[in-house]
Amino acid sequence: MIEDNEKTGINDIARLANVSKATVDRVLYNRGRVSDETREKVLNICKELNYQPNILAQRLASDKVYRLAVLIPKSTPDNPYWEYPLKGIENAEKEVENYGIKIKKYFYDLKDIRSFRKESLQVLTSDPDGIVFAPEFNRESIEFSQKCSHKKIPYIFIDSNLPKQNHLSYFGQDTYQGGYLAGKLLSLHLKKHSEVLILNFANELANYPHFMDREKGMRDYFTEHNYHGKITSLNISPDQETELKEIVKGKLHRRTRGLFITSSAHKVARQIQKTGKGNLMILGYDLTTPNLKYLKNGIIDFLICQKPVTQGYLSIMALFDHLVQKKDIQKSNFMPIEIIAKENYQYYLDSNI
Amino acid sequence: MIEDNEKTGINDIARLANVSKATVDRVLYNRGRVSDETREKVLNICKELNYQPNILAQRLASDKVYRLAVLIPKSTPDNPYWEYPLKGIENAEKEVENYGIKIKKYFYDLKDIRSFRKESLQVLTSDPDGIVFAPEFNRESIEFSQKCSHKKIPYIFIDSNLPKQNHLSYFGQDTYQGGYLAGKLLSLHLKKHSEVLILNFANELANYPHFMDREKGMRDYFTEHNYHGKITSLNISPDQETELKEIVKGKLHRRTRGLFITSSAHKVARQIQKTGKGNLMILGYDLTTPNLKYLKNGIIDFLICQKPVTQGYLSIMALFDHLVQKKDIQKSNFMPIEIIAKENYQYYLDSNI
DNA sequence: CTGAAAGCGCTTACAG
DNA sequence: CTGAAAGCGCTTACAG
Repeated sequence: MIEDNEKTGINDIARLANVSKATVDRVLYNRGRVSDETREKVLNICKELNYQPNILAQRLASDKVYRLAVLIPKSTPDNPYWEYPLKGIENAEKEVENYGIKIKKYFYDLKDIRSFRKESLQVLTSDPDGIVFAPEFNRESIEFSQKCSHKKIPYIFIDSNLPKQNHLSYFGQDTYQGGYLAGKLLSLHLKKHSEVLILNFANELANYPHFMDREKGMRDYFTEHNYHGKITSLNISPDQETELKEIVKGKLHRRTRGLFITSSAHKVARQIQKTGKGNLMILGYDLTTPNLKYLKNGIIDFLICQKPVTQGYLSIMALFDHLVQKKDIQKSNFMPIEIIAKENYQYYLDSNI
Repeated sequence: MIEDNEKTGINDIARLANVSKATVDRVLYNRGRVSDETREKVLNICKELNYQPNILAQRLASDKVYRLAVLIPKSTPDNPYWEYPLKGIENAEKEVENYGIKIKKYFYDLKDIRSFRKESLQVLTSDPDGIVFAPEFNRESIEFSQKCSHKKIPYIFIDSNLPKQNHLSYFGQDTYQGGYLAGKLLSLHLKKHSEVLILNFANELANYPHFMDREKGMRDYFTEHNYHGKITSLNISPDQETELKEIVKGKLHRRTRGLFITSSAHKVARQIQKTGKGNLMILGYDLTTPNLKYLKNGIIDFLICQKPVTQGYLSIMALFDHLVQKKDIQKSNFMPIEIIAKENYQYYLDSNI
């Protein structure tokens, strides 16, 4: 192995192959017409010298602009979760804008399937070079995926996965395993005959499969660890939310020591705070601003969190790597399942979330 | 706000200021002699148009190479921890090598202070443009820091902090808070009169302050939460390690329900596995390969982990941002304190660790 | 104190 | 099928 004295560039290749730079370029990127003979020769020399194009020079010289589209739910005061992936996307945007990447964002309403139809159509007609999208509405998302495939636009799923599609990659959570881990945490606090209440907010229909996976994860944990206490599930629909207080109170018994909310927990926490939490351990999801308040004051014991900012960031970077750097992208990318408590939330507040 | 139709470049500035590109360059980077008048003019125009240099072009045109030095402990089979920061450093290296960054690594032995002296001298004589180093030996590290300051070489602390130095930045853990969090986890398992055993391995003298901070964190947690069970500390020195089994056995009582090892737990876990762990909750540090084995088989309940790979990665990127991009660097960067269990370790095994 | 020119390693019309 | 030349947005001697 010789010291790589001065990296080999396209000029070296051209000289050694007795051709011009333009020809080397044509061979390398399959543009234009080159004789098989020169083709061979150039490729061999590239391989021999382990030629790696200088990506800086490449991007500088090329006037090609890559246009990416992002299609995700809009964040709401009620559920600010989607702020975080968006933040990650914007962080990535800053990093790649010098490389000729332009990103256009489209937002849909989780409670309104028509908004998804409308926005996804917009995306399609804008004809982008790559797409990051959250496939929360199952049937419509599959349709959309297939249209993307058909137009040969690479697309990446974020937050939710549709396993049988032809997506480039998935960045998100393992919902089942998150619930399973929540089971472990809860089990530390339970006694032999304690009861557990699992609460699902059914108002965001699109998210419902997530909630079910989480519940199943927790129930499986208990089953596998021979826990025989009573476990109750409660599905709260939108029109019941105003009566949350009565509903929850009615379901919490003397023996209930565990409360698992399969999504954002702050609404419940607010009610519990009024009545006092007693011996209850409360688990919820996602380190959003409203949840944080109740984590800080001790009503919520743990939040499970799956790096929403990182999901957004990595999705964009994956498209960048794929389109610009021609790198191979890993298809499945599960985020770490983070356990956040009053004692460690401080270090999850910045861009690391 | 006008659409930023075609980013403004140095050519636009030059034209508008009625000077040459070279002069703009001189103004921007304080090289050479420029009249105050033109200086003013150029700066104003830059500000007005919000000129942002194209870093790609900058790096491509410049033949300046930045040489960085890394000085960290070498990883050992006994304690492979330092593999992980090194991995992060190498990840960063790949990302910045196209930008003319060269990294040279120096390793010292945590059990041999002379090796630190020797290697740090090497670093200094190589006269790098920036340094990342782990200041594990207190006195020697302060000396070294001061020499760096004197030579005007920016340096970044990784893993440990020396608060009063003139370092550019710190990337690492909050050891105290990690112990505090471990206290919370343990408390979920303790009963009123349970006992807790805290184990410190004193064989790596350089790490001892870390261990003490962790112990203090845990003890403070218990104090603040009115826990009155007995807490015992045990410091094990190198020559006692072979008798680990007897020592630990002698200290574990019927009432002991918590065992906190302030560093790598696998050696203890191996002994406990032989005798059976009973009702013990065992907490240790760092998701290293030997620890993982005992996390998987249930001997270790939780590992506290502070993103060693990320520490290494971000340290290098910070020097890059500082030297090449002239960005401001945040001085204190604490990593998230991660709680890792059998149920979520899977997603911490790749580069995210 | 200032500018013209060459060059960094590529891509991209254009001409043949 | 192939090459010469211009250009991407900067930096860097060199000359004055």
